[in-house]
Amino acid sequence: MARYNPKEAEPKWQAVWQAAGVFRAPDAEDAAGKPKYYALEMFPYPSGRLHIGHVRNYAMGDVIARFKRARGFSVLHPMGWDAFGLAAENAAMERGIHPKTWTYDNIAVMRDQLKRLGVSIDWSREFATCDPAYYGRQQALFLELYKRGLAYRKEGVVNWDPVDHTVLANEQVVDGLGWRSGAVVEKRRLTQWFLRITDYADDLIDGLKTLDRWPEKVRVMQENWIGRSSGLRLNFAFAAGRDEPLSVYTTRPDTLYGASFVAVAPDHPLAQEIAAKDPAAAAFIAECRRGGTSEAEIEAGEKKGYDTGLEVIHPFDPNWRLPVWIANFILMDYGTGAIFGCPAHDQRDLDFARKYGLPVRPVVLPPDADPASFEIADEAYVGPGRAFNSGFLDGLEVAEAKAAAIARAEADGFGEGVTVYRLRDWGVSRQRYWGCPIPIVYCDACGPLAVPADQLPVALPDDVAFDKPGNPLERHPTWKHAACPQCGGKATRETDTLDTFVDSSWYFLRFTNPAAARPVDRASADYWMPVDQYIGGVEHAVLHLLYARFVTRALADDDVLAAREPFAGLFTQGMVTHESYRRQNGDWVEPNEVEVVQEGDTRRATLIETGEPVVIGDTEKMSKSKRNVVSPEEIAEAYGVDAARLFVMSDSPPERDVQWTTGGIQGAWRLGNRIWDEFDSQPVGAPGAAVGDDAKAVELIRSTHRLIKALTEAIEGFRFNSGIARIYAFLNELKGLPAAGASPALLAARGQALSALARLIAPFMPHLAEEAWARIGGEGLVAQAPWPDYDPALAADETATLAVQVNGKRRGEIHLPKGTAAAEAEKMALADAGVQRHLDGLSVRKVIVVPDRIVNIVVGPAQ
RNA sequence: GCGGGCGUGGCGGAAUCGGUAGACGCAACGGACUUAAAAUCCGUUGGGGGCAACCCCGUGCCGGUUCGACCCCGGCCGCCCGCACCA
Repeated sequence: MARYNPKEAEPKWQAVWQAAGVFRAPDAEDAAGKPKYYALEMFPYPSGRLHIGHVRNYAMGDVIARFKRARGFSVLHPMGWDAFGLAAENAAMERGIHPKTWTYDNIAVMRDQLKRLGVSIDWSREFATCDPAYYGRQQALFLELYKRGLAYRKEGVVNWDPVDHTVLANEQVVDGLGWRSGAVVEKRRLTQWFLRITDYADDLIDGLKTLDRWPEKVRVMQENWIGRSSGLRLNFAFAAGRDEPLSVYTTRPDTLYGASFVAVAPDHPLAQEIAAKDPAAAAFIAECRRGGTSEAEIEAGEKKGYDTGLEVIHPFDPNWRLPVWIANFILMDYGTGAIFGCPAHDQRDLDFARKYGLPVRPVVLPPDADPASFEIADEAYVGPGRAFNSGFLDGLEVAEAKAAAIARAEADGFGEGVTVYRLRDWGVSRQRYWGCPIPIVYCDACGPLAVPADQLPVALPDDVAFDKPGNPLERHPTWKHAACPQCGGKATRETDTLDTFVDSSWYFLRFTNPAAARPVDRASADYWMPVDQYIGGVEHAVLHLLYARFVTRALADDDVLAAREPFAGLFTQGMVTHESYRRQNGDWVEPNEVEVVQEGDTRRATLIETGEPVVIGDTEKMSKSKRNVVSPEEIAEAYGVDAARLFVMSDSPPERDVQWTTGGIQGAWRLGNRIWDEFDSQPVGAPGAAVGDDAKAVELIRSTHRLIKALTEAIEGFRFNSGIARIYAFLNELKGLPAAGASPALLAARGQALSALARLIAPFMPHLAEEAWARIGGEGLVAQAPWPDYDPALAADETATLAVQVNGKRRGEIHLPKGTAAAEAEKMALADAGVQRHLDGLSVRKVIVVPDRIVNIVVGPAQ
């Protein structure tokens, strides 16, 4: 018996697959009419090497792709590189390597690693976003959006990352820090390019309802991010001194009679104007700014305000005056940057009112409360109820009162019902070199102009220097000088490049026909889109996935393709984690330097070299700093890639984190060997041979059909771990069968079982599966073999095992043919010896029979 | 604070229609093979009691619905993730 040798088998079969072109997806025109399946994993950033997390991600996608191929779909499973980005420039600055060299070198390494994983990719469609052929088309798409007014330029306050020397989108600022650098983000005024994603706010929210194969969590996150609310925008006229009214936004117009002040954000133009003349106001605003975003959460939101001395008139009562404050808790970039405060029904307003002695006037009466005695203490009342103390609104429910207040505001001309979003337009300008140049030139005479189509791509120059921070394109001696496409005069190129999230917001469309002259070939996109199954990390729940949905919609509206949603199914897979270990002095040590032993219920670790005790730390995401990383190469070297692929999918549900353990990968390796042993050690009958009525053989056939059913359902339901468990169980069953001297019937059954088994393991362990398939003389490649069918009749059990309960406690079990009638089951159950013992001296009140499942005998004291 | 998810053996996890809780794997223990070890194979393994047949307890906690609840309902506790002064 020869042991399965992955080091020989893996390269061998990979070469065979490549030579046969088995993973080539057909062109759309050749495949038209055939059912298609587009399986896609989020393409990687070429950071240098593949990590175990990539292995899990691509192995999952590969299971789906191989499974669907076997099920007869024409499958598109492509791969590319999200290749622009800052790491390349940092490498250039730190090590003097050109970003292009660094990027393409990394791609070469990672491509090789991916190929060694045996992932069933159509490599003929590969591209990198830093290929001029790709980003040139992206420039064409950008100009299309520009022409339609969806890309525009505006001066505004932007998030500036002082470490990366670039602007960040709102989505890229996390807790006031840059998402990559972790630096405290500053506010700067700059002229920037924006994509008008807010035009699609409603559409993007409404579209979420159609995404029934997306995780609820991601849909909710996107909905919250877009943050739609409806309410009233209304104008407060000033009592004196100013002509222009103050515009505020509220979602609670029903509480207008509870207003006790009006407040504006420190950045509000009114506040700025006051500060110019009032040093105390200026000092207050400066204090608010110092607080800033980062400190806000530490301080847990203490309310501070400055009374401007101005007053506005209440819209429902000309004699009612409200003071105007500047308050630190008002945000300039939401609504109008100004509010009216109703302390009784808003907690922030209440805190503020209590601090500054402003009136608290309840105007919503909770159900069952007494209007004469209802008071607000430390907690604002935000629940349902009826308006009171509210003039014409009295007696109305909250929702009715809102509508009535809006109607009055509109009738009297001081306000209107509006919908407001948290979502801002997408700022896409980045002051970096290694990105897609924005294809615009600025002419002193003609203004900003699109670069003509025949001059695309606007290619990045190679001769750039990274000796100082900032954008090398800005400093380049010649690159930015261009002729004006309109007047031919001197013009200057835009030196900003596009946010790399633009690159990843349409790459899945390009895969459908990566050679097309136009950015997206309509027929190809219409055949393959939408992506049927997209797989990646949940960290992209809002950024990438929202941008991609927006861009797809924008292109669909421009008749570039039919699909409005890019990803029909989304799966967010968990991370690969590992225990971490620290020495007594606090230094992290690598897993392979540590020996862990189990002592009763506790585990202890020691450093192998010195025997010193080691502290077992948390199980967390693999990271270099914690030194809890295992490298895919070393694992593949020791166990083969099939074992590695199998393990990352076998130990936990795919959406959950999986904990990498030495024992676990060894278990996966053992499974491979046991499977091979079944194929290698014994003769098998031809799969077509008759099985007859040999009991063991029949039972094996039944088990095989049950296994096919279980695996089919497990893969379709993304329950890979459960599916793999069934393979283990099936193998245990095979092991239990007599090996030597088996009957011809059993040999025939084994032949059928192994033929199915080879095909069932193929998505998970494709190399071993080919070797096994060849061993039993399977036709062609298992990668091209059809998925086995199961016979539902055979997959179902012949006999049912029914538990028999007495008063809900299990007291015995009976075996009956499937479908045995309830009366018969009841008779059998009552006759069971174990059951009889528990009926002694009691009388049967009732018997519940669920056919093929359970019999429950309800008893009581003897009459 | 708001939203989403999750609590099952020593560990990862099964049980997705309300019907035998703990499949499968890991770890551990016992045994076979071996001069020995590794590898492999066989067996045991939720807790407690009993020589045994068996019995009792058990899915975070408290209560409810039901013949029957890990599953449904109400109320707590804990953990993870996302958003967070969004008017």
